[in-house]
Amino acid sequence: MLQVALLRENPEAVKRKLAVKHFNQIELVDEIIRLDDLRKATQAKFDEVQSSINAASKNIGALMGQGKKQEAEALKKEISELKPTLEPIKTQYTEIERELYEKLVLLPNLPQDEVPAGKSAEDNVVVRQNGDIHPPAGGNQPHWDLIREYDLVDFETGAKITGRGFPLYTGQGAKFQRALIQYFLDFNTAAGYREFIPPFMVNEASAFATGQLPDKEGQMYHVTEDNFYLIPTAEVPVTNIYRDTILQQEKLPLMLTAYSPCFRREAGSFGKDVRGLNRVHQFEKVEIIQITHPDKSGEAFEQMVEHVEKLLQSLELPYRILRLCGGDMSFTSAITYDFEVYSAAQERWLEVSSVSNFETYQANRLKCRFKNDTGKTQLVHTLNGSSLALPRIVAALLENNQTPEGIKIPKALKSYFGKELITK
RNA sequence: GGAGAGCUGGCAGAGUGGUCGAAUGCGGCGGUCUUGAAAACCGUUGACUGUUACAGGUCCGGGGGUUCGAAUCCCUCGCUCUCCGCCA
Repeated sequence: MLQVALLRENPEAVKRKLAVKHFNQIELVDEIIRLDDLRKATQAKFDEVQSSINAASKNIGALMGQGKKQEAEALKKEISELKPTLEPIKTQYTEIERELYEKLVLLPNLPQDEVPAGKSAEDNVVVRQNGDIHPPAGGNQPHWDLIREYDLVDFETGAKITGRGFPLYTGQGAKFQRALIQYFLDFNTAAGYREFIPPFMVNEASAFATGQLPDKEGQMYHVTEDNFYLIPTAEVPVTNIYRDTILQQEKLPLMLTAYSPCFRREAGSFGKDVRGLNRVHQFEKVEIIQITHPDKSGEAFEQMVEHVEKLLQSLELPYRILRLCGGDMSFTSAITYDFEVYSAAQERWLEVSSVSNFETYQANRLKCRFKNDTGKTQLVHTLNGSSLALPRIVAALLENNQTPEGIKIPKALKSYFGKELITK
């Protein structure tokens, strides 16, 4: 959520930036400022009355001590006249605050200057592309056929146990998952990220703080009995480690990584997009997160992009990096780069990672702050990215590396998987 | 699931109706002393809101109540710990 102070400082600049995101309720900016004025005025009124009540109450204490009962009674009467005037002001204040808040959470994060103004996925800008895109040497079967051929995932039994989109990984398929997770985590910790295994369900406050609630309520699985949500990404529990905290400046940046299963309802999806591993309700992902000084988040962003890029290079997959345009970026992000790998048999790009800088947008809800040089508390910047989401990486690895002898395993994974080929 | 005890500032821990945003200790910061450091001593040190700056207001797990006045009393929810039960 944006800070009201930012809107007050330069409302016109805020409006211009909101336009880049194709946000169509620009008038909210002025409404919010108006409500904030009203809020301040109402608080001033409230404080004034409360102040005289407090003063009178203090006097009563002193008078009682001196045995001046009559004077104390007079003050009590005075208070009893003031009090009824306080109630409506308080009610009004609460109402204004609620309205202000409701409007404020409707505003998306402001895009950085480099974000292209486009509207949809077609307007994203390719930043870099690397690796050969050519038909696979040893055949061009899509991964869902290869999965069947090599007995790696049993979708039917997964569907029997739970439902569609809950894959049952089997044999070499299961081991391959484990190898990838292990490799990604090692790759991240070697770069200085601290490893966590977080809870896989979160409470309402956590889901709210990272922005899943209220906007994306329908996309999460909800355990109503306990009012917990199954995490859609490790970002939620891991970022919430630092909810309601004031960090020491010297501890920044915090670099965090975690593996978790991710649960997404993905309501309404169908067609070839959901075929095989392209889109599932439960999948494995390793996430990286940085919490930085506001002046350092740009640098951290570049570093994370480079980190994910190196990881993709080590898997020897053709990839490209996209700078998302304003219209395609998530609500909470100030800048996002998507990473896609080429799926040779499907002949399409599959998104496997997304690195975003949220600046203070998440931190403001999280109330994650630090003490700056002048001793003032200030919001941190938060960033995150996947490194990486497994299903589509697996799909691309299977399709790109199919040979008549089996599926070739990239060198980097050999020691994790234990052999060079996935065989029948 | 049952019984009991607790939840106070960065941490530990006092405070059971007024002078308490809160003793004390540790930690942090500044200083004195010292060639330098340690020790010792002195000072300082919560968050939010508000103001040009003061002032003022709110916050002692969350919410509600009693009272002129609540960290303190009552209700309720959450969490933590101990014991019992169940259990990977």
